[in-house]
Amino acid sequence: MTGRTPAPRKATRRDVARLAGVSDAVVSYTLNGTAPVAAATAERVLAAVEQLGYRPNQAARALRSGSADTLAFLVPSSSDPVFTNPFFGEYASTLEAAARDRGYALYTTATSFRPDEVLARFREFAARQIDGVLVLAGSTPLDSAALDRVGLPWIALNVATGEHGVASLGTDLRAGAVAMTTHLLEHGHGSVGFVGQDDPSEPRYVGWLQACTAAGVPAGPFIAAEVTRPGGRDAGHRIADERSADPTPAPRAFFVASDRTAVGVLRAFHERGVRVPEDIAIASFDGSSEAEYAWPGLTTFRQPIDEMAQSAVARLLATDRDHTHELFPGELVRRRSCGCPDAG
Amino acid sequence: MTGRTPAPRKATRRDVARLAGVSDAVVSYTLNGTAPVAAATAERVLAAVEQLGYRPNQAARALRSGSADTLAFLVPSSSDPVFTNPFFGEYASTLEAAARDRGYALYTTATSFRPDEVLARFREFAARQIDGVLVLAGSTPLDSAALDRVGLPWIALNVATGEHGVASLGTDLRAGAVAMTTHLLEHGHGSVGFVGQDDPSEPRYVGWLQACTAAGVPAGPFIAAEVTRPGGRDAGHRIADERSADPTPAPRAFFVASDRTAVGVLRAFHERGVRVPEDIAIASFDGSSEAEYAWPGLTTFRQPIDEMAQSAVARLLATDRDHTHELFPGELVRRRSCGCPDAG
DNA sequence: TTGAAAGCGATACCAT
DNA sequence: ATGGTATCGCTTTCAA
Repeated sequence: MTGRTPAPRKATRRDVARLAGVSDAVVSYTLNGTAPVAAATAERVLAAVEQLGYRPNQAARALRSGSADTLAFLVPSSSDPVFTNPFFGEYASTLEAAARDRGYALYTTATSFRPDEVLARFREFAARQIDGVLVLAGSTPLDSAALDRVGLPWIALNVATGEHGVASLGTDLRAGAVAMTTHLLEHGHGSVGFVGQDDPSEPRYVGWLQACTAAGVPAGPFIAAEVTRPGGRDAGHRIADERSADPTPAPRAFFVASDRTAVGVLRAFHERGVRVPEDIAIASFDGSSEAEYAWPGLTTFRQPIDEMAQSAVARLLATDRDHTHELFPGELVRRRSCGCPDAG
Repeated sequence: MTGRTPAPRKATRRDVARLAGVSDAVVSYTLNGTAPVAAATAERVLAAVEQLGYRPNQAARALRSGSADTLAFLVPSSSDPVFTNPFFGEYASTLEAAARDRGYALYTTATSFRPDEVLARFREFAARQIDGVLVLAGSTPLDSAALDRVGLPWIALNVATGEHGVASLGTDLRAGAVAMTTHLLEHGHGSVGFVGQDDPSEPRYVGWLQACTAAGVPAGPFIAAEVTRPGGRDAGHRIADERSADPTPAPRAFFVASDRTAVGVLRAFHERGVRVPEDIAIASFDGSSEAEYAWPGLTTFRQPIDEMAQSAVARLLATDRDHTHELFPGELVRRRSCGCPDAG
């Protein structure tokens, strides 16, 4: 009879106090440990709480204390065409655990990342006595000054390049790109191309270039692509078509900016009969489960989501908050797509 | 300077009232439309609100009214080994929009689906004046009686078979299984196997059997598998190994219980050199994006997530709540894995 | 160690 | 149309 029977009138602190034969304050003291309570009294209070099934009203508590003991996790709505984060679930689950350990609830809520909407959500959070916001950054930059003005502590996750005065963290994309490009070069390729965003200042682009230069090889073709599955597929088609126009195509290698993009590239290659890694070797970025179950398995750069999530909560809740950018190292995961023979 | 400068003391209704030269009540009337207000007065109030950047304190509002104007969306934590829902994001985003349209915020929060933990979360929601709970059901059954006792309206999403007296909804899995199995049979296969949970009462199992019986063909092999990517991979290996033990293997077809499972099956087939659909044809279930970018593209049964999410919010918030199970039809999506020649 | 009572900010009833 | 005020449930001085 879901919800059909109205719940019995909820017990309040007052009911507990009466039943235990003490004043309202003592109930508070007992439950929150804010003042010493005689053992016998405490016992009676606890018994009354138990008997009445009393749960403190969080709205009242929040009103009084100014804190809802709640953190908000703001993520890009999946209808945001530009960006959806494959780690979403993994982040949420670690953040939730970390928050809970510190006595906070975590509420996840999605939004388009239009600056005015993000700001509106921050205001809403403030009105709800939320204690801090974890922002899963998308591709859209945040108006940090405006957000700061709301007065809520916040920290940005998944950030590539720090901004002065804003607390943020993210994987060292540049170092990752160097690692992946270098790995492909070590397979003996004379050059390595890059499939990714058309932005020469993007860290993965930079890292790719650095690795090529360091190895003394020409930076193979750069293929501009939206960092999504369809974007990757489109890029893959372009690569495959150019290849088939070449009468004597040589083996090639590409570093692809994300697993999702690489899944699209792979799809395009399958459609065109390009073999991976024999004709074209691939390495990608993220270390999501899509990379594991793709065919062939994608060699990728695993982002340390758990560590980042832990740190995000810790930093958000720290009394002496720092407003710096924290960079995390990642880890190369070998699979078949790059040409590693034994790998999955 | 993120969060470094403490926000200016937040304006309260009282400040607004003073600035506008009216009483507290009039501010309330103006903002909520709960009583008629002279146009000129309203204008002054609104101006004061604007000037002070006033936002009603939601904790106070919730305390007073008993409602936080908030819905909770409870999802299985991704660490829950048994179940993670591929539609999670899509559900969340439609639910959020639907809730917002009706003036409610939606907070998503993950939990293991151990009965005591779900109950604890419900209690927490009640304590926070949450107005209703949307539960994304996992494989674990819910203790509906215990949840009802909390006194919060709730509805279960993603439910296969309704339970008496509980509000729920889900895709018609049986009908979907019939559609997919029949589709495979129409490709001329003499029999169709099933990869899925070892539970003869499960609707997809039932539908598969029904379709086979209706077509007068023997129900091909049943391969028990956990409905996950690794489970599918394992099942795929068993199928492939048995096939290679057969000196004259015939083409076969399998209906697979979910896209994720099918991705695992596909992976195993790739590893063993089994061609899809030439050697073995596949159709799966869900219609998630994994099915679209798999290779070959998976023919699948699309669940109408948007419609279900819309209905869930509407039913949860309806004044005359019904406690029935609502079944939604889905839709066959043709791709290459079943043998459809032209399809993606 | 315990109790009385003042608020936290908003709503709505009752007057005017 | 507008104002005064009790009230929601809890925390926290301050006194006893």
